[in-house]
Parts: sequence; C-alpha cells; structure tokens
Amino acid sequence: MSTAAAPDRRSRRRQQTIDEILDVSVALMETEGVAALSLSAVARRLGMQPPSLYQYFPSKLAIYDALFQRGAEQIRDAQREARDGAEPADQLSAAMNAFSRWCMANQVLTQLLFWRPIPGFEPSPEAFAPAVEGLADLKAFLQQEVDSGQLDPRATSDDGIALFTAMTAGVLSQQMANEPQATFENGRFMKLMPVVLEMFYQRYQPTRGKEK
Amino acid sequence: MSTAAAPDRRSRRRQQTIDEILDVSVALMETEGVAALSLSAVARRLGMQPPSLYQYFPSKLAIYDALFQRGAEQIRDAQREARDGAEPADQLSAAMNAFSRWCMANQVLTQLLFWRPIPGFEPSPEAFAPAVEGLADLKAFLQQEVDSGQLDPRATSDDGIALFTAMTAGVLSQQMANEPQATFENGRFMKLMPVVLEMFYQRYQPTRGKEK
DNA sequence: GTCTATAACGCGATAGAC
DNA sequence: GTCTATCGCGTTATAGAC
Repeated sequence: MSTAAAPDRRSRRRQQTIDEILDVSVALMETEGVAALSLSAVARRLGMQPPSLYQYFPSKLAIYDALFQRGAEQIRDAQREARDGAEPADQLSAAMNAFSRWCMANQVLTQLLFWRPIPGFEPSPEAFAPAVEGLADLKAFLQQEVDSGQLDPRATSDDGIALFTAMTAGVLSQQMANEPQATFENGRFMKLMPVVLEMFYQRYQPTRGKEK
Repeated sequence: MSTAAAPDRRSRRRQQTIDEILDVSVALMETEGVAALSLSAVARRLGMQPPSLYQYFPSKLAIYDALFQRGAEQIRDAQREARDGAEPADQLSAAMNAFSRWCMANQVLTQLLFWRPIPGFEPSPEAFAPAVEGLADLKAFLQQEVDSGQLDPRATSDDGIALFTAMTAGVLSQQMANEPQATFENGRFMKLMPVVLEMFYQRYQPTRGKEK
C-alpha cells in the first residue's frame, strides 16, 4: 500500500536505470539485429549482473514491449510536431515525411513495430495504445483533406486507409530491406514516398472520383 | 577423390534426408516463428541426435540459406507457370497473383526472403540467384506491356520497378503483419493488390504519360 | 523495502572423439 | 551416424547490502 504514489528521489533514480536499459538494448540491437538482443550483453554494458535486470523488467519480452511503446509514442509525437509546424494544406505530407524520417533513423524500433521479428512477442494493450493514436491521427489528416475538397470521402474508408498505409509501408520496407544504410534524404526507395502520395491523391481525386 | 561424382543410391538417400530436414524446419518455424528455429527440435522430430544434423548442414545459418534458395526458386517457378498459362496481355497480372498467393501460403519463407529476421544471416550468392531471376522475369513482364503499348517505357526504369515492388511488398507486408491468418482470397489488404496494379498502369499510362 | 550479487537449472548451438 | 563436452543464454532462488 505504501508503494502506490511516491514520486521521490528513488523512483527517479529507478526510472533513469530503466531508460538506460532501454537505450543500451536499442544500441545492441542496432549492431547485432533485433532478434539478437541478449540480456547478458545489456548487463555487461551496464556493469551489472544479468539477474539484476529482473528488478526492472520481468522478462526479456517485457523489454521488447517497453521498446514497442517507446517507438509508437515517438512516431505519434513526431507526426504531431510535424502537423503543428505546417500549414493545414501541407499537414498530411508533413506528417508522412516525419514518419518516414523517424523510421529510417530508428530502423530497429521500426522493425519491432511493423514486422513481427520476435517469436512469442505480442505488444501489450498499453504498448499498443500510442500506435492506435497515431493511426487515428492519420485518419484525421485524411479527413482534413476530404473536408477541404482535396480528397474524395472514400479516402477515409477502411480501404482508403489500408491503401495509404500499405503504400507507405511498402516503400519503407523496400528501403530498409535493400538499402538499410541509406538516409531519409538519399534512399533510392525513399524518394518514391512523394510519388505514392501523389498516386493516392490521384486515385481519390474528388468530384470526378471513379472506381472500376 | 572418390566422393567427387557418384549419383548413386546413397546420394539419393542423402538428398532425401536433406529435404526432410528442410520440411521439418519450415513446419517448426510456422508454429514457433522464423527466428525460433531450433536444431534440437528438428532433430527430435526426425528421431536424430542434434549433432547428426551437422552431417547435412554445416550450421544453422546454412539451413536458413537452403530455405532461402528453396523459397526463391518456388516463387520464380510459380510466376513462370502463371505466365505460361495466361494470354500475353494478362501475364503481368497473373504473375503478380501467383506471387501473392505463394507468399500468403508460405509466410515463413516470405519473411526469410523479404525481411531480415535472422541476425547474422545473409543469403549466399547461389541462394540469391533465383531471386535475381525472378526480378528479371518481372522486368520482362513490364517490358512486354511497354512493347504492346499498355505502359510507358518509364515503367521499366529502375524507379518504375522499385515502385512496382514497393507497392506489392507493401500490400503483402501489411497483410502478413496485421492479418496473417487470412488467405490470398479473403485478406483485407490482399484485395488491394489489383488496386495498386491499376494505379501503376495509371501512372505509367502511355502516349500522355506525365511526371511532375 | 530496494538493489545487487552468487549459484544453479535447463536449454540451445556446436566441436571433437568414437 | 552417436556421445560427450563446452559455452552462452534466459531465468529462478536465495542471500546479503543500502
């Protein structure tokens, strides 16, 4: 009962250690691969013994879960910052750029978020929540374009959103699989991102929108 | 020196064991995840001791390599069969369907081929060769459409091919990540495959092809 | 209570001797 | 083909230090 609410020095120190564990985990995954994360290696880097990590995370999968949540929050926030720094008419494009840029700069977390590379790992509802919010934001961006007459209302249907995410995920996954060392700016596939956006606008062009 | 060329009964038996190992490996990866393949589990299923597997494969990564090659060959052949069973005008679409259908039916191998889920695994040149052939086939399909006036010549440029593979890979990866239990026929994302094909034809429409 | 260490269990990949 | 052995892993139990 005494452990409930106590935002004192100790819990701050504890949170700091948790963040360090996550930082080191990401760093190791970057060099060794997402699925090659080793608790022993994390502990070594932190000057700890492996069992000590269990004070902070109940299992290895719990670390993956925390990383999933971290990544989803960062993507969501990157999109929102991009939105808040752009004119309404540019917000969809700005958010898409911010998303792509973040993914290229955080490929390890991107793999964890969008592929399923870890056997047995399913994100918890809490970890998944910010991802849902990010998707809701995307829907809002599309709705805004519908309201301003730039897109047909069908763009915000389930199919429209699925098409949008499939095309962006496709460019991204080709880029990461074939040219992972590239950046957002110079990637061979990355430069197709504006192209698929243009194709999306074309397909859901208003007033004379057509479907076969 | 006596082991060089001897296509007799023994080498047939040996090849049979190799195929069994690969079959069991795929079966286990289907239930446990691509990265969770365990040589001990494979050996158990085959009634062998784990070290015996090293008579057939020098390491676990060599098994992944053989599976990569197997998958690439099967995709290439599925595309070619689809091509040979279709009218020239339908061959691109038929090959795309055959490709998608194979991927949904062989998700484990698809992950191995198109994502990089195994730390330290890079396909060998021999394993990669059939994948290169499959890509060359795709280029030939596109060229055929260009020659028959259905597509602008730019469709076979590096950008055109990258766009084509990115869109198909995107639909596929969204389907596999979000609805892996679906089939080629009923997948929510899978039904976007004809849509992206239509969008591709639209973008590389000949005679009045335009680019911003 | 909170953190850390040590010891130990079971499992995995793999090398070497038979 | 097997058996034995080594090493590293995730994890648990336990006990001592702050």
